Amino acid sequence: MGSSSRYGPRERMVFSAAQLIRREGVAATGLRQVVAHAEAPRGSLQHYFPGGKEQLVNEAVAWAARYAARRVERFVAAMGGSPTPGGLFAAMVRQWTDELESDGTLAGCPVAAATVDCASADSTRAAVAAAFAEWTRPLTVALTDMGVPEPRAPSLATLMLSTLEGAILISRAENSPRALLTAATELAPLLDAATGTQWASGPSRLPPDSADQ
Amino acid sequence: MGSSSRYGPRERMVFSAAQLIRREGVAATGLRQVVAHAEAPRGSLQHYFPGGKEQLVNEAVAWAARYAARRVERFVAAMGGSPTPGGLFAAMVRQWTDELESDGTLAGCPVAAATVDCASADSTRAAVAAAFAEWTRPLTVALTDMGVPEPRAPSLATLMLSTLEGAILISRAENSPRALLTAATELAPLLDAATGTQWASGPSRLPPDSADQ
DNA sequence: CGTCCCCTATGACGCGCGTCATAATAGCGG
DNA sequence: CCGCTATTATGACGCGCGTCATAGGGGACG
Repeated sequence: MGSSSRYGPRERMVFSAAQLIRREGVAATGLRQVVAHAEAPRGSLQHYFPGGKEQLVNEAVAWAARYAARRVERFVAAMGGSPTPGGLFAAMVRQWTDELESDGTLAGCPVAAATVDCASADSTRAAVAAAFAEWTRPLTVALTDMGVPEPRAPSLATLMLSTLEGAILISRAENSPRALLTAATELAPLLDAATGTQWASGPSRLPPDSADQ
Repeated sequence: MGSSSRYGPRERMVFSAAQLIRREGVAATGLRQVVAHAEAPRGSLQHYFPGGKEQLVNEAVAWAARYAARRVERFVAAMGGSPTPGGLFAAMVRQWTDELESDGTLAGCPVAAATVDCASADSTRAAVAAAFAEWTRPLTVALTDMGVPEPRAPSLATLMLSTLEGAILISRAENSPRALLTAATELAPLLDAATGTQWASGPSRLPPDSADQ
């Protein structure tokens, strides 16, 4: 489509790899399949990714990390006036529940897929670790800006990521937003309670009616 | 281990499948490899698992779920005197940090691996969903027994599982217990705060007007 | 002793994979 | 127009996979 004009074959292949990996896993994603999905010439694989599949996977993971990090920054920017940690987490969760609702199914996170399928490949494991670090960075910054004390912010960022990844997994298995919604509902108070003394307790403006079960 | 005398080939294959799957993923685990690891006769595969690899994977997932559920019950029983939700979660986390410390590496959860690799196979997705349900059940019971109000217990159980699964993933990627320890540290207070006292207005839903795109 | 039936053995089949070798083509500065 | 490099085309190779077909053993029981 239009993407083939804006982006070169190389980028399209990385993008397609990430998409296919998150749907089917790394091992189940063939290189020929990536080429087809990207509408890229097969010869370009060898040319742009002399490191073979491993290189392509690593770059797909890195791409996903950049995407996720930017997404976090955009969430924060879009929250405007009075951003809260719980609100940020809810926005992150909503990205996934929205996908489930519109697509009828939930594809996973490519970083998680690479972790599960390639944990024994050192280079990919390193790429995945770097991805989580890159994803955590803007989260930590955002939490700090929202008033979370310095030593606590990185921990909460990691907690947010852990809970999100796990909830994605469970929601995917159940083909239901339940786990994601529950995660957001239950974690938000804790996150908001960690901000400075100002608006410590009391999600005042949030609508009622819990989402679980 | 003298497992080959205590258990029959069938059980050994299911057990081995779970072990290999959690290390390498479903797709990367070959049936011949399972047979070798289980020291089982190859012909038994066809005989005991006429449904092929899919059946074996599903049974491995079910086996893992039973194991995890029993483990939770044992944790609760072993906590004796004054069990707390945070303590239970810490015990669950410790199971994984211990493995990382003793083995030097962290294999994943077979249920998570099956989710990532087989989400498009309906029967396996169902098996995985059932696994999470079976895992959640004793957790919910334990939380209720510890004084978590009825409506909240299932939600917290799901939150615990989500956070645990995600933290396993990140710890595996980083080859470090950091994420697991952080999850335990940060989540325990929230879990313990839920005993006895009911939240005044109940947990709140996702905020309106969020920040996506 | 024969005869089931459960279990096991073994080899082949077809497929798709990742990778490589080898060219053909295109675009562009000289 | 000439080369040179970047890019693409194409086909083959070997491998391991999941699956199947077919047959061999080996107790239990009549």
